[in-house]
Amino acid sequence: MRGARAELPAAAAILEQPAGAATGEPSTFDDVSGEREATPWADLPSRLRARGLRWTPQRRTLLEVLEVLAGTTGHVTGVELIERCRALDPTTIPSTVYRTLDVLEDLGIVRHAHGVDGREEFHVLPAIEHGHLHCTGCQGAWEIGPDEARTLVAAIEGSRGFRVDLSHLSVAGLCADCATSSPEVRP
Amino acid sequence: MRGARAELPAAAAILEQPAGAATGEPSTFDDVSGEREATPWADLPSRLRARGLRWTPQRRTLLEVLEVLAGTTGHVTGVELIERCRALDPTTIPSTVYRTLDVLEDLGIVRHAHGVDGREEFHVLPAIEHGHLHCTGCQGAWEIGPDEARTLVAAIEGSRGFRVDLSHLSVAGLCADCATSSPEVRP
DNA sequence: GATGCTATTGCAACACGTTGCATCTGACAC
DNA sequence: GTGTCAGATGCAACGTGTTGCAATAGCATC
Repeated sequence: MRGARAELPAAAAILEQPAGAATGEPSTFDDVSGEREATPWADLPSRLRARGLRWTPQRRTLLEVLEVLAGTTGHVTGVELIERCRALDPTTIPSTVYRTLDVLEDLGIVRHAHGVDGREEFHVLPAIEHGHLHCTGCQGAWEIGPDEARTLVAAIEGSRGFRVDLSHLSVAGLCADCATSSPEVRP
Repeated sequence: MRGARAELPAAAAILEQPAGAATGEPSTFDDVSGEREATPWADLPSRLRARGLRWTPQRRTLLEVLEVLAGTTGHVTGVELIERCRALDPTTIPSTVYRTLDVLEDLGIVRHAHGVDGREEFHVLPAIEHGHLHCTGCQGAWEIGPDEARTLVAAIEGSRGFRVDLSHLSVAGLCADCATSSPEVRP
């Protein structure tokens, strides 16, 4: 009932990041020159300070992990994030990671949803806001693209003015293949 | 961030069920005369035995709780179910309840979904299959009725043949009232 | 009613995530 | 450079749910 664990294709890559990333020196994340506006976290340290929050080594570690993930699927569970942080800093504490994720969500750097199994899934921004489809047959997962999302959101918003948080949407069911091979699973 | 705990309006009522419900005698659930087809669990003992499964006191306790809930909202968390079972039988063990719920889900007696906070929510059947809307502002919850559901399901099924499991669908967002009072929460 | 098989239970340990609290430290003021 | 203080960390305990395993007990059979 569990066990459909996504592989970690970039796991090794984390340890091969540009030199200096894991040292105590200021990393590229401290670069607030304005030339790195391509990433939403380029000016994160100053954004934190502007809110009276702080830029700590633990937060830098998590941000480095998230930067790598933004280049891949952009979807990870809390446990995966902790493991990846531990690869960079073995002293990483789970509660610190989860608390930092809360802060980053406030800042719009990440969003979280709950997968079909109830576990948290984090999405690294920037990405088009999207929901997810999870097949309970083959454990596959797909994104709900903008077109489908529009119809879906309109269906709910139109009738009662409910504003859907698309990034938190996980739809369970059977994909076309699984539905075909077991046509009467849910009569 | 948590704490929007639904009250348990029927908690006391559980202990006031019809006489015989909590005794060791065969309850109404053992009645397979065919005259109680109104409830899907009237013949549960024999349905279990037909599958090589067993009818135990622990399962009877849970079924009695579910029978009460079917008359109310039909939505409960795992913890609430355990508490209600303990009201009938203080020796109730959580793992037994969860395992029994798995069995009952296989039999179609209950369905489960995950709320916006990731916790499990169980729905007692029979009920029209429906999804849920959760407002992250006021913590309110509403059901997605058949009309909305049809449009929504069609939006997903139409484009790629994905068969939506509506009863597992929880949509987070802001209700009309909350959306109005905080118009720019998610720009 | 007695017997045997095996589904089920109770328990303990585990997994993921949250929370309370004492301690530490980033960052601002001087 | 030093002092100050609120935000952040580390740790332990907790909450909800799952899993492995030995012991128990339904229930089919005789």
